[in-house]
Amino acid sequence: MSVTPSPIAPEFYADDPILVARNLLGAILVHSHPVHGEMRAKIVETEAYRGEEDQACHARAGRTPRTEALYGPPGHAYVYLIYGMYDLFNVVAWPEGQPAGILIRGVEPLEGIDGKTHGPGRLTRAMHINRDYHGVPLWKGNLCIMHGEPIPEKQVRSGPRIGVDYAGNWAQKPWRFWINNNPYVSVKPPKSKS
DNA sequence: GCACGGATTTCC
DNA sequence: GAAATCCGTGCG
Repeated sequence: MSVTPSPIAPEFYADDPILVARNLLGAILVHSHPVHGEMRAKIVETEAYRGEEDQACHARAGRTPRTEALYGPPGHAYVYLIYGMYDLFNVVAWPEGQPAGILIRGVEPLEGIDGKTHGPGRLTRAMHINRDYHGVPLWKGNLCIMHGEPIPEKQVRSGPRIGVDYAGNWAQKPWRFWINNNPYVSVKPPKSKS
């Protein structure tokens, strides 16, 4: 018999954002859209952004209207516009009052999805996730993250986050996680010596 | 108010 | 390699 999919409880996200990013690999993102129907995809790439001291995290500016959601209770969506064109989807992590988010950078389509889903801007477009979802809970409602098959440690890779070179030393922290050899990871790992 | 630049993607 | 294209943040 198949396992009944169950939502990931908000307590899951209250943990250290680095661990949350790691443990979100393999989870199932479900979007029940009134027009486009039910879309399901497996999370295969994430990045953690943790705390005001993290110079790559939006919360480096402290509490502002934009970053308020990062300080809110874990398990809610943090969606924002980047480069005037793309909505990026994050999950708020860490206990309330401590700002952190997990950026979803790549998902593997399972059902009902048209378009490319490797890359944070592509997956939101393909799954029709936009700023309307900013702040919504992710364990109930139209946009939901469900438990999936756990990813064994041997299949997990980590490395520096993408596109945050402005963040100095923080840019080098290995807070990006992905499933090894999965084709829906946005950036291929550097080719090991041949 | 206004200038600056960004957790990206696509096209030349 | 650079454009596309908004808006949050910082500063005046």
